[in-house]
Amino acid sequence: MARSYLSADERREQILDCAQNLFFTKGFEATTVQDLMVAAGVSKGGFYHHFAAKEDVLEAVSQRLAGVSTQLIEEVMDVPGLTAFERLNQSLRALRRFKAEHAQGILAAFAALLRPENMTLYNRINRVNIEAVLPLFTEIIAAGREDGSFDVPDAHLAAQAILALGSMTHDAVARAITSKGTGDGRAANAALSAALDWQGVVIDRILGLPDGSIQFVEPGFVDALLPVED
Amino acid sequence: MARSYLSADERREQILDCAQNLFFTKGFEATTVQDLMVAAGVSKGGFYHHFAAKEDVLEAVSQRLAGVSTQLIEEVMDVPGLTAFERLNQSLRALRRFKAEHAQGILAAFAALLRPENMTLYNRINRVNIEAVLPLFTEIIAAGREDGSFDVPDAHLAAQAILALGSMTHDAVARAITSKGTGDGRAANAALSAALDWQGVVIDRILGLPDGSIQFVEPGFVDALLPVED
DNA sequence: CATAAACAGACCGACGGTCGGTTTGCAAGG
DNA sequence: CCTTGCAAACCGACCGTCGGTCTGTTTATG
Repeated sequence: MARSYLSADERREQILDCAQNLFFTKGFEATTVQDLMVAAGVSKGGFYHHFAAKEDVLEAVSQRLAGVSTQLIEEVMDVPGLTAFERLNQSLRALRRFKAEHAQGILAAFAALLRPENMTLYNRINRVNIEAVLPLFTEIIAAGREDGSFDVPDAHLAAQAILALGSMTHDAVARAITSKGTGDGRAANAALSAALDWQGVVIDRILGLPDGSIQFVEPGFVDALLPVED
Repeated sequence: MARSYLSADERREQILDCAQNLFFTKGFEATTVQDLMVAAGVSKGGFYHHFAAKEDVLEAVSQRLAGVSTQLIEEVMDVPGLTAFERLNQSLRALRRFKAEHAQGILAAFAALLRPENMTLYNRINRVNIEAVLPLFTEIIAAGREDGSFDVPDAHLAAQAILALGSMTHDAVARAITSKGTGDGRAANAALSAALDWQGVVIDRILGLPDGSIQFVEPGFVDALLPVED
């Protein structure tokens, strides 16, 4: 068979691309090493030359995805002269804007991740993402704690609390996504909006800010991401 | 071979007992159906007569464990004439006391669950537990919302937020457990205590209560559960 | 004594992973 | 510019094991 020789980095990235697609489509367990080989156009030996185990591919995909979040936040960190509150708000906005700009991809990813057979994939991605974002959030909150704008005893613990809230809105997200096409899309969107607003309020309260300080979502965000067709 | 005939319920429970042990010891993926068969003293045919798939055993184990939590809370629900605040506090206390009373078993379980190869087991148990506890917490918070003692827009969302905090202290728990035997057990215990205190404060703030209202842990709880040997 | 539930165990396809061998790019020596 | 050597990239047959199936046997029960 005609071999195509790629550099290690290129091949690795290519396998990761295919893996990400397959994992999101079929789930991690349901995706066979054979599937990965075929999709990447590489043999079994070739595959195991780049990855020691199937599990390593999952880890690498998770890391790559987490890198997107960290990069967005780090850009905000590099802006000089911001208060901690502004930095936190802009970080959240950056994440939000990224989601809005890649709406269809994000939606497909969420729809796949929330399927029950994809729980391992979801949990792994979530865990790695939190690990990656935690130090950045800790840094922001530590600054706000020191200048007195955030009322928290420990920045690291506060960041953990805020990031733990991520799993709070999954029900609402799942319902909003699965309701597409059915009649109650509008109600599901409203419920999701309410859940996200509440998540913002919870962040406020954790940091000791008045309700509504943090702009976790702007009005119309959900409807823009998940348009309700009439 | 001499067969031992048990009723369906007995055999099921027995397999579940063995499975729980093995899952906590070796992890879910690492435990083979063969392991379960041998441990329960049943053949493959016998095993698959009671469970359609290995996955079903995991689900059943998770449900059984979640039942412990719900039962403890439901006992508090049955006490008449309590305010919502008292009911929430007593529910947390009941869960705490159960942990203290079964300290060694709980510790072993946590130590096992926090091992990286047991993430699927952990996530599954956690998910099922949250699903089981959520309606009870929602009911309590709804009562407190209506009598004005809790300042939350929606009881269900508030309950989700509080339950989502569970994953907030895992780092500290893991460190406290793994530090047993090493020199820094005292520091790890102190860190865990601080994390749990903070979790209590976060619950207060989510519900719009003054810091320190909810007694999430009493002083000395951690040291009682994880004694530091000198 | 018949019927169904409980159980046995040989068997299967597929999966993750290994291994000895082959092909390619590339740099150094003539 | 052409060998030649070598490591990295790649191949694909092969292996042990796993989850699950199926046919048949044994036991309880009415």
